[in-house]
This record gives sequence, C-alpha cells and structure tokens, in this order.
Amino acid sequence: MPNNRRADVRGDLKARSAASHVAAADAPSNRLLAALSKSDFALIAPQLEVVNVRVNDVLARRGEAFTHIYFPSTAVISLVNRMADGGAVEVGTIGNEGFAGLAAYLEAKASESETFCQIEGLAQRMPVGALIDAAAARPALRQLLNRYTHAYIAQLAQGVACNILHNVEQRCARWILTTHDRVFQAPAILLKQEFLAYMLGVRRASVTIAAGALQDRGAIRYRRGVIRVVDRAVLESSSCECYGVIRDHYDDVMR
Amino acid sequence: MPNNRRADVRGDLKARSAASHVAAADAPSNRLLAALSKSDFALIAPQLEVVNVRVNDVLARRGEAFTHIYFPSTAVISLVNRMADGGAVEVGTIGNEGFAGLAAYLEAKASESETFCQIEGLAQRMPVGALIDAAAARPALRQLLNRYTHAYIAQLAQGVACNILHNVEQRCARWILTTHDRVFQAPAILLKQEFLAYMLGVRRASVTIAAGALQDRGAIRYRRGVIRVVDRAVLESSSCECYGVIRDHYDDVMR
DNA sequence: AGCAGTTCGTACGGTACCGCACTTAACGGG
DNA sequence: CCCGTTAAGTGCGGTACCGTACGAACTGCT
Repeated sequence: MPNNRRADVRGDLKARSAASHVAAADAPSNRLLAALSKSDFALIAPQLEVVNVRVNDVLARRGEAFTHIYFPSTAVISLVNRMADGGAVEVGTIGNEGFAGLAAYLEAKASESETFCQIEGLAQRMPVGALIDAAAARPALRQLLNRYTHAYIAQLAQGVACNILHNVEQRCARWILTTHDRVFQAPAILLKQEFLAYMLGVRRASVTIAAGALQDRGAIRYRRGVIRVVDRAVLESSSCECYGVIRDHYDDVMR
Repeated sequence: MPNNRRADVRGDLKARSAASHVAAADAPSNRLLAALSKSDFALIAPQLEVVNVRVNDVLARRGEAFTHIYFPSTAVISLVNRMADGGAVEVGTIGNEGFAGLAAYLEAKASESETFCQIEGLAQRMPVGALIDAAAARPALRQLLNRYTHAYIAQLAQGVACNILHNVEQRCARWILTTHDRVFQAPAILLKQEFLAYMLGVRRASVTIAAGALQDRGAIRYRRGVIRVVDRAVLESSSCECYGVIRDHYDDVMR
C-alpha cells in the first residue's frame, strides 16, 4: 500500500540519459504514443524523458496537481479513491494503452484519486503544460487524447456497474487478466493478496478464497505474492464480461 | 424502465418555436452554458434549440451515436450500463450542471451506456459536429468542456468506490440528494421505488427498507412514486460523503 | 539448523443483501 | 362507491460477503 512506500523513491523518479530519449523516439512502446502521426510525435518527442517508476511511487497524491504526464511502457499505474473513513478502492488502472495524468491534461483543479505505481517498469513522461500546448496546436493529437479520455470513462462506467453486479471471484479474474495484458512479456505478476484485496475493496480472506477457486480450476497459480497465469481461456471464462468490454474500448482508441 | 417507454416519445423530441431560441439566448438555465463567455456563447447560440425531454425518452441507445448534445435546464438525464445477462445499473446522472453526449463530443465510436431521460423537463440541444467545431475554434470553450469532462470522470470514479464501500441506504440518500439539487424548483421527485431500485442495482424490497429508514428519520416522505425531501440536513447525514464530493467537483467546473 | 518475519489458509459468528412470493394500501376509472 | 390496477410493505430462507482471529506454511537471515 502507498502508506508503506519507502521514503527514497521520489528521488529515483529522475530522467535517464539523453540516449534514452533517442531510443524512445525510435520505438515508443506506449501504444498511445505509437498511434501518433510522425509529425505529431516529432512535436512532443523532445519533451519526453524516460523514467523508471518503482512500486508505490506516487505520481500524484489526492488533491495534488500533476507536474508530468506519464505514458507507461512496462509500468502499470493505479488510481485509488480513498474515503474519509480510510476505506479505499482502485477505480482505474493505466498501462501502455494510455497515460496517467488525465486530470491534469483536462486542467482540473485537482483529482480525488491517488495515482501510484502498481507494477514497476518504464514510462515516458513530459510536463503537463507541454501536452496541453501540443494538443491545442494539433487537432489529430487532440482527437486521439479525446478518444482515449472516452475509453477511460468507459472503463470507469463499467467499473461502477461491475462492482454492484459481479462477485469477488469474477472481479478478481478481471483484475488479473487486465494486468496480465499489460505485463505480457513478464513471466509473473508480483502482488500480495493483501494488496489485491485492497485494490478490489474486499477482505484479504475473500481474495484467498476467490484466488483459490481460480487455482483449483487451473486458471492461475498464486503463491506468496507471485501470480502466474496458467490458462487464459479458463481465466476469461471465470471473469465477468467487463474485462472484454473495457479491453475493446481501448483497442478502439488505437483503431 | 426504458423498456416501458411509450412508442411515440421520439416524435416529441422536436424543436420548439424560434421564440424559444431567443429566450434561451437571453437566459440559459444550463449552468455550463451560463459559464461561457458572451462571445463563446454567441458562437454556439444560433445552433441551440429548446426541446422538451420526456420520461424515458432515449437520447442514445447503447452502441448508437448521438446526433445531438443536450444541455438540460430542468430535465435530468441518466446513463445506464446494461450487462449481457440483463442486469443494469445507473453509472451517472446529468442535470443542469452539464451535458449529455460526452461520448459523441469526444468522438468515440460508441458508448456502452444507454442515455435516457430520468425526469421530464427542458433542455437545449445542438448538433454534435457544431460543438466539436466550436471547441476547436475556441480555447476557453474547450477548457470549460475539458474541466466538465474531468468532473464527470470524478463522478464515475467516486461511484466505483461508493458501490463497493457504501450500503443501500447511504446510496439511496445520495441519489435523492443529487436529484433534488437538479429539480430544486419542483416540489417533489416523481419516481417509483421499482425504478430507483433499478438505478441502484438492488431489489425493490431493499429500496422499500432503505427509504423506510430515511422516512422514519424524518429525512423524506415517499408515497406512491412521489419523493418529498423533508429535511435535507438529515438526508445529508444519512448519505455517504460521495454526494458532497461529486457536487463540489461540479461546482469547481463553474468556478 | 534454527528462528523471526511474512504470507497465506481457515474458522466462526454476524450482517446485508438476495430471490421469490404474498399481502396490504392507495389511486383512479366506471 | 366499488373494483381493478398499481405501488409499497412484509416474510422467509438462502448466500456472499464481513470482521476478527489464529494457526500453518513458506522465506530469509544468522
């Protein structure tokens, strides 16, 4: 949980060498950046810097403004809403299909959600103002960001309904599938049941039971914070339809 | 429920007389339109027409494109996500603080949500393309729409967490408060328990119990589809914090 | 190898819902 | 004024969670 984050992490959120910029410009592994036209990408490429984002790094606290927009390539970012009584639930996740800092791009005063790193990895980032300016200058870029915004809205809307209508096991399967898509190259997802329970807004014991059922069915293996997806087909049939609905919305953004 | 809508309603969604346009231009009662600068409003005013939206009028079916953007003044619009198995939940509501057709404005292929009229009233509408064009031409308008988009996102995010963390009575109180804000001039909210249950994604019997508790506490009176707010303070204390959080986000949009 | 710390499995009673079905109460048309 | 219809209340058993707690299993350190 973000509460447990080590004190030193923010210091690591600094840019790498200029060589990274070149590599990034050559082959952006963020799908949204990759969908840009050559000229649009050329406009923002000079502003991009590659950073390594580590588990529990906080990109923006609740009510705090973003300084940068983050386009993850291998990192996975979570947005969590926390209530006055301490209860908290993950409301959205962001991987290489999008970017973190939507509230800042939209020039909102502040976001209610806390944004932090769920799974360590690389991201490209740029100052908020630079993206706003680029969007003002480039209609095609603006259109892509708008379509992404809608996909994120669709993710949230689906989540509202899903949390009412679907049980813990289905939501658990959905979460694992979504995350698996975003760390496809990795052999496993590193995540304690405690943390997953926090994301889903349920007890850890409920995750133990749900994950146990998924394991019995041969969908996954889950041992001491290491989730391995064994049979995606089984996992998908254990999940609610929300997984596919949301994935399709994001695929639509990139055509 | 939209299923029960009368066959003739779409025919009623036609513009009123030109005189209505003038009245609208003089005093737009939609808060978003009212927040526009004179010159920005002057740009889009010629495109606006006043329509009366009636209960269960469908503004856009799931997967169907909007033809118009609707800025409600006294009407209240609901967005509902329906699942493959027929289950459905309201994911968002729109009143005079915003507009229906966000998906279309963002140029999404289609929205998963079904958009229909919850409470009869007036709205101003304009063709989707006209708003997109106006936003492209006017940075201040674009900024206002962006900030509204974020407030809508905040509403959805809060809903995701709320549906996990808060009970039926709290959510019931929240719903009534939100709707009450939007029909403030009206003496009562017309809504059967059956319908409210559908919106909240619970059984009608659960609404009977929750509403009964709110009644016992003196917050409301609820009799045969007529909700009267008796004591807002009590109602607010019966609701979860989500009511205030969302309201504040929308107030921020308009300054 | 032994020990401490972490992660997971399990158990127990409690509660807030659910689905279903039936009764009661209000309203409105003839 | 009666009566059909519609809306709200109620009752029952079932279930999916909850909060709490404790013990088991694995891991890393010395």
